[in-house]
Amino acid sequence: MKENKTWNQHVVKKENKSLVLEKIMENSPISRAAIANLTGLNKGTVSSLVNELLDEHFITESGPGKSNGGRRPVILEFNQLAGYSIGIDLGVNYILGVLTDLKGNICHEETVTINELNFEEINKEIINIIDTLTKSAPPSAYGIVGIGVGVPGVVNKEGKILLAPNLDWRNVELKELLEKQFHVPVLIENEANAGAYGERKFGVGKDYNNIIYVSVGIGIGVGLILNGELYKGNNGFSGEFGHMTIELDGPKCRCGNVGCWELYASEKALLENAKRNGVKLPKNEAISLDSLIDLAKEGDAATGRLLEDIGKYLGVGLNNIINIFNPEQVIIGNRMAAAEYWLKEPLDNWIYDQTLWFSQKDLQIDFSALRTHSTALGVAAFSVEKFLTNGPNHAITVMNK
Amino acid sequence: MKENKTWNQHVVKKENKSLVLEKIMENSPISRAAIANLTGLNKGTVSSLVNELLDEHFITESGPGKSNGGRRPVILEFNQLAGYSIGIDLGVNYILGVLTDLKGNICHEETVTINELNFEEINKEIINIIDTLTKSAPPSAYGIVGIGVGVPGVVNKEGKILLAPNLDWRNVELKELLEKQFHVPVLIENEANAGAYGERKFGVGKDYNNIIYVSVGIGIGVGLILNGELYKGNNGFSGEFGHMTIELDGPKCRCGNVGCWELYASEKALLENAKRNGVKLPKNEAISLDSLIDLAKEGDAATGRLLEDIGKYLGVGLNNIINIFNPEQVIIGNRMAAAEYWLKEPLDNWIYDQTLWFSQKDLQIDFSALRTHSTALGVAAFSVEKFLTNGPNHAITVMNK
DNA sequence: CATCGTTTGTCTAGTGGATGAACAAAGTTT
DNA sequence: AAACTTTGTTCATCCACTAGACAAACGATG
Repeated sequence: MKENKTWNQHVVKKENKSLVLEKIMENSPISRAAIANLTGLNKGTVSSLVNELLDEHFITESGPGKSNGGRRPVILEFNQLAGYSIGIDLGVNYILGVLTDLKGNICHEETVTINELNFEEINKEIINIIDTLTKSAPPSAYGIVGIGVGVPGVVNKEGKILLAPNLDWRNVELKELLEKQFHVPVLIENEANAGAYGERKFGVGKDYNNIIYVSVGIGIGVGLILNGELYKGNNGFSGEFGHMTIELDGPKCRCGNVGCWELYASEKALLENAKRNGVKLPKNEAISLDSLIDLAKEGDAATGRLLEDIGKYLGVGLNNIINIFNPEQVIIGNRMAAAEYWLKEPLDNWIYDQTLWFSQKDLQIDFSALRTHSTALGVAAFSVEKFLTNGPNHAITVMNK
Repeated sequence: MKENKTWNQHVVKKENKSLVLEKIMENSPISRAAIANLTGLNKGTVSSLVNELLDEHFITESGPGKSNGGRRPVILEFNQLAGYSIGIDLGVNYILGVLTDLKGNICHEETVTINELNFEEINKEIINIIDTLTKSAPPSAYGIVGIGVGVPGVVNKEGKILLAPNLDWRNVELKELLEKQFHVPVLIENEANAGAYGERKFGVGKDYNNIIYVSVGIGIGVGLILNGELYKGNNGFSGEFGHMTIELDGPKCRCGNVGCWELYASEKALLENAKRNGVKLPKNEAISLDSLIDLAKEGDAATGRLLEDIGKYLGVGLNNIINIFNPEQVIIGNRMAAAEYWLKEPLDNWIYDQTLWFSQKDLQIDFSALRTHSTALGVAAFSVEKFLTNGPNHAITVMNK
């Protein structure tokens, strides 16, 4: 069965209403007249759509604005408090949960560090966090509009977690579990995809349409924004860049391949290199990303060089990606972004030396602005968008299909 | 300035008309009633749209069909002879030109081998070919609806050839030149992109929506079909996969990078390996792809092994691409596809051994069906599609913008 | 302060396209 | 021959957008 979008006036209205709401979100405070100008829609059309949006509590009137030589406009604002969204970032050794309003502002935040990778335990913790966040949400028109979860692994289009190697999970139906528990739409997404979306919406990626977001943690994941949209592969599990070969004669990887990027440029690689080099930490501290960064900060040159090596190898893989995608922007995110100071120069240098000239034109390389929050904010925003496009009057959407 | 698509009934009609035409193209012979069923549009709506399409000569009625228990349906067919399209494949040592009808059937074909890479000469040849093809087109309602040219290089979104290394061209405005000469819409596209489109439309890629087309000639180019659409990077020059690093300590490439894929798996690589190994051809024939394949066919094991090596290295690069994109299908095309017999096994083996299991699921690896014609057919089809969507009544499209 | 021009937002009549139902034409089945 | 089906057209109706009239609210000007 092919999807035939048959076009009729219902679709037109829904689409125009979305357009109006979008303009209000992007440009508020704004008047009806300004929206008409901006969209090209007729004043009357805008007026009627705006009134419907008011009835549905998606926007509010906030009194008269400044006159531009005539009658004073009525200012419209997006009602970001019409509902709340929950975003969960499921890391390998932590869970971060945020409650955001419809505009992505964080209202509450919960973090738990986890030791047991046991699914039962983690599931309990997740439910706990969601419970706490739900209770912390102020009363609103629509309540919790959705829950999003970012996981470090492969998720199919139906939201099933096929494989999360670092958690040792396979075929987990987290979505159904949470939906049964909380009775709101739940959405599961790969951690890197969510991070890419988060940075594009709220972080350094705001002004770009073709973004490569590289999530460098224990492993390496990549989220792709192509033509302004998140690209997922055939079955929803693209972005396994971590296992791209960058050295033909390299060591064997756990994945079966050889010379994988992840073996050279991830947090795991850094830790192993540090151990091999016999890095000594003060007070017998355990070797970790944070402790190594601290050591480098204190002036330990050898550790600095370890970090710089990571930067160079990041550049090697990035060079491939840039030549492939010719993106506008590359964002380095997740935990390793904290080492920006040591990574940036060797990374930039490698790319400057190796990348094709025409791919370097208009290429921006940035480090994450949201740091550890990109993923949680990203999945929360996913839920919001899903809610706003499908709408509370979901019946209509179904009817018109 | 952002593009605001404001939706009104004009758009609805245009979109529905396109939908109806599309269904006729895909499913002809077909009746009005069947279209209504297929699209979900009302019988009356279909009837009126079909009548307009008849007036515009895009379709024809071909008499009554077989009854299914009631009045006999009137059979509609796409009028593939309403106009003709010209596709030019500009290779490094040849020019291939085809004249196709609106359905992509080849009506005429012209090939010229070129020795001089001088732009003036090539330009003259191209104009000659187009002239010949134009004259060979039968009379029709719309005549030549467009000219497409596929070039082995980087083309920006405005159709300017920024760089064609193997032709030694830079910043060539071929599009304007041809448009002034022939007064029809001209469109310039990268050879690999066009090939990908050609294979998806007419070749082995018909049934897939996420395709990686690898054009292996003197260099390596790649065309990406993602979610059913051709993906081009930020400035329209993605797909420079040929310069993806697959060996960190590899030799230096002309592009400035090291260990580029192209140095291991292209036609050029094959020829150089053959020279280095001192391959001796009968009758002092010059070393070329064709002559090497002939030699291998005659049972020369050493030459066969050279070809198999190419297959393996193709696998190395493909492995990266597959892990990145998780495509449904990979197509090996262009001249090297002629060596399918020797390439297939080592290529398949490498991928079977190295690629992540979940990326191998539902992955199809094929060799081009159109062989040397993918690019020419692809660009010709581009022109047709542009013509059919913008329509002959281009004024309307402009009006509604 | 009165008048004029301007801006904002609402209202109404009109337009265009999709829809559903009625209907005629042309079949098949019983 | 009668009953039922399928096909394609016609027509009244619905619905969303548009244009333009209009009133309300405001600044500028004399």
